[in-house]
Amino acid sequence: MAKIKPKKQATLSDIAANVGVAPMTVSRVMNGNGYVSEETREKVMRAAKEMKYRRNGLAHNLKRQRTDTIGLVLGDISNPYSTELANAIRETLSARGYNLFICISEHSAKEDIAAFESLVNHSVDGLIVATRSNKGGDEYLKEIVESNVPVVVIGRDFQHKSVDFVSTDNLNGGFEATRHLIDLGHRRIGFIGATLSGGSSLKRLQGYLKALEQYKIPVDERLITGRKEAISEVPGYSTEKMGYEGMKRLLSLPNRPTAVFARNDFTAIGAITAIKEAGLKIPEDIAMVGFDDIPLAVHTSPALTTVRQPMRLQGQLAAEMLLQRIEREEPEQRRERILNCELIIRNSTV
Amino acid sequence: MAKIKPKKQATLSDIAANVGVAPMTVSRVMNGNGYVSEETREKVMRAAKEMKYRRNGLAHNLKRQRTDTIGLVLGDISNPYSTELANAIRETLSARGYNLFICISEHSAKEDIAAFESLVNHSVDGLIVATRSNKGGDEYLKEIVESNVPVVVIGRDFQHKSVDFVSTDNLNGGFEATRHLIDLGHRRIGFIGATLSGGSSLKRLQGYLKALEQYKIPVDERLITGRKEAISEVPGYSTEKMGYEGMKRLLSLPNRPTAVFARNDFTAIGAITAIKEAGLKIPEDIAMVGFDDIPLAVHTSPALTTVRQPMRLQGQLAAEMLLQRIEREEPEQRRERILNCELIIRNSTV
DNA sequence: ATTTGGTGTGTTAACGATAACTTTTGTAAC
DNA sequence: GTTACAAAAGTTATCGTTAACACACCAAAT
Repeated sequence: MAKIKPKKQATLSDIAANVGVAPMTVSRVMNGNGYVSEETREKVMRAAKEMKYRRNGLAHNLKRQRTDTIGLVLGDISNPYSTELANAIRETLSARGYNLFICISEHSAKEDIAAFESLVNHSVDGLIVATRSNKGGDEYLKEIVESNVPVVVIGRDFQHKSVDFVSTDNLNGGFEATRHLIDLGHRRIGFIGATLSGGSSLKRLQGYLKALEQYKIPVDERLITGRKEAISEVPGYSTEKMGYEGMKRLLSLPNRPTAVFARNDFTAIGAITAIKEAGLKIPEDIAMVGFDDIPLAVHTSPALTTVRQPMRLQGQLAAEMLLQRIEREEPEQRRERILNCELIIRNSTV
Repeated sequence: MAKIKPKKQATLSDIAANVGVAPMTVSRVMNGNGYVSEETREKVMRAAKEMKYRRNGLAHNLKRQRTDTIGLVLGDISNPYSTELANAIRETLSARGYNLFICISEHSAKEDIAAFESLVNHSVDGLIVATRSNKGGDEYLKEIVESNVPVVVIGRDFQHKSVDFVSTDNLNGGFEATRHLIDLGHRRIGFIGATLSGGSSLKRLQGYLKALEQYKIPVDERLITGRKEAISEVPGYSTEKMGYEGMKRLLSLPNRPTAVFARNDFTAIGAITAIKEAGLKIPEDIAMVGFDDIPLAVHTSPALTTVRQPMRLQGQLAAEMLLQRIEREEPEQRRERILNCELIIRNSTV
């Protein structure tokens, strides 16, 4: 046996030279295809083990023209929503023989682009995007799509003829949540966490507005709190803090709301803290509805009324749609799947 | 201009053929180095844009012999601990020009191996591992390390001369948490969430035992709940559920504990739910201490006394140590960094 | 004795990009 | 008019792997 190279990875040729065969023969041994005599196989195996051989995936994938890898770009991974999504996607892909690489982008265009770029640079076979929409990121994503990388988006705006779309019915969820409060007799209903981005929270706000309109309750702008900045500048955010601060503002109003719908459960939890700090009772003084039904919603006190969205199902569908795009020949039409969500009534409203 | 190819990615050669120059010239234009006339540059740029050219990262990285990408393998991403870690790592790497790919492995050897393999196959420049230790996974990890991939582990067992190690002082944290309860006069103190894996929770249990010993309090096995299965079979777990069920068991004891130390905050939150369900008061009937100081710890009712560990710092250090290994020539000794943690006293104990 | 066909192995060329080298062209200096 | 040298290209070889083909060799079948 020749000396083992000091630092570098051993290659097929290294082993071939060592054993005294052609690199192709080593390749055959490693991949277990083609004819190789038992004697040669053993010699090669031994040398490979000794030299700590490990196939170079870049070269392998370059030759194969595929990587069996999917990229997922997530925004806020602190949110159990993202977590469940990621797990469902991973499980679905894993069952079909694909790996999943996750990149985080805390909602800035720059980070979105960096994430897209690094995944595409590694030649992922497809991309699932679940960040909030923003101008720069979307432009870059469009380029990627048009250079023929299969893409599916989850719960965010992105109109493109060859990009599939999975989401929950945030509009109707927001509507149901608000209607629930109206049915309970509330007329001054606040909304916490409005943003201008074209994502799910906008839809939830629209559902809120729709419910008010349908029940002829005038909209009071002061009851709607949130962030008004331009989409592209939105930094990493803490929705819990947003809920806390939003609620503070609502509580300081001369005529404070008797009920509040928060854009998501974290926001609601922050709001609950503010309400308790003010010495008020939930739901007697202020009723509270969240969105998502994160695992902790049942543990807050009082347990949180919220809108449950099928997180796992969204991930699963997105993964399946992406694989279909990857594995099918025919270019398809854009597909949209908008899933129903469900109002879960707990003690924060009744 | 020639016709645009129907589905495939355009390559340098495609553009070269289209414009009527050599591939190398196109490469020069794309990378902005070497001499290219303004005229040619423009023609090439135009063609590239039209053909939606995108550099093949596999080929590029194969040639470069590096990817500027680091892989992170996480266990439970539902835990804010992992989240913070990931964010800190990403920020540190990003500042140094590296990308981060995250793989999830819900604590099974099979998934660990799959994650390691897919990252190494993509030739990441280094690997940060923050999963729980398990036999199969560790063996595979050893192979990877010995084939010269730089690796750093966080908060988990893995002894290897060329693998750096970052963790918090879980032993002392467990000790302090328990001592706090002892100082408050408690003598029957439960522990929820023991596991046999060589990770952080074992150390926390040891800290608990050490405190009992030091204060001459006899250990009552019945007060220690957890999972006894073999390490390699541990499935995806819900620590919250573990806390709930563990607490139920403790409550059913003839002589129930007056205080409980939970392996982490999620477990503590589950335990709190069980305590409340039993109609008992915290901390009057049962005092509760958690570990991690997740953002929600301050929002539980009562707010949770817990041991804060510097999550961001751990991530940052791990990333820096890894980059040093990658960028330095000299092979170094194994380095260990064990960070202090801090007891945060809130209302669940006093 | 020759065909057939499986077995074992080597050779070549590609995957896409690019470093290093070579060639050609233009043009300013002597 | 020749030299000199920068500018603008082209050519070759390589990163590590592998598909496709070529070529031995040997046993069984004709």
